[in-house]
Amino acid sequence: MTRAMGVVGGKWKPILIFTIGAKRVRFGQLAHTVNLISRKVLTEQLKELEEDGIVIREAFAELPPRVEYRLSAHGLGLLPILEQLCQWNSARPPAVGAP
Amino acid sequence: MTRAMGVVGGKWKPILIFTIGAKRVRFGQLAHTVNLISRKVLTEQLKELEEDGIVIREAFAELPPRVEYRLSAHGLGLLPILEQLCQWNSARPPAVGAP
DNA sequence: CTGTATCCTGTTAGATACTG
DNA sequence: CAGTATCTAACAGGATACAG
Repeated sequence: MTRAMGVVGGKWKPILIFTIGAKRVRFGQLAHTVNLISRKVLTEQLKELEEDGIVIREAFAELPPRVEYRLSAHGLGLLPILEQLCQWNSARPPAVGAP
Repeated sequence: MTRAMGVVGGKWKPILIFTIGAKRVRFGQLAHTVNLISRKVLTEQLKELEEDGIVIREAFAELPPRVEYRLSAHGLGLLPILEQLCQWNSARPPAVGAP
């Protein structure tokens, strides 16, 4: 459990997983879509997701360079769970101290 | 999404939610079952979970004092999702750099 | 028994500039 | 275009002692 949270628990990881979804997405697209993340952090999180077998990184030896990210089969299995988490959250009652 | 992760994303929150489950659990039971958490952090996390409407805190004016925690209806809705996350994690492939 | 109050540390992420 | 390097700030969490 703790480990599962570590895998998806970074500040940006769930957002990145959603953004990649079932598509192939380039580094620049991610940086643009998730426009508040710094490139340094984006690189770090993607590297961790790759090490955890969630995303697959594919680099093309072109000019200009192109790198595509996509979810692995294991990573795709996460999508419906995160969607449920989203739905659960949107149905949540207002916070106690909310204005 | 970011908000949902904030709600369940603490280091101990998912574990606490699981530990409470469908029961009423006393503070000391939680501290004992999750025996690596400090009381300070336990108090903090429970307070946040309470503010987010996940757990309900009930204090009894007895000696010695007794405080029971249980999941709200909203909190109970989280259990199956966390269970799925657990199952997903236990089916995960070995890490790339694993020994 | 159930917390608070301090103090301290490691981790995480953001800003900025530079590279192949 | 897709990163790295470096520095800094903020925060979460732990150790310990004390309180109602």
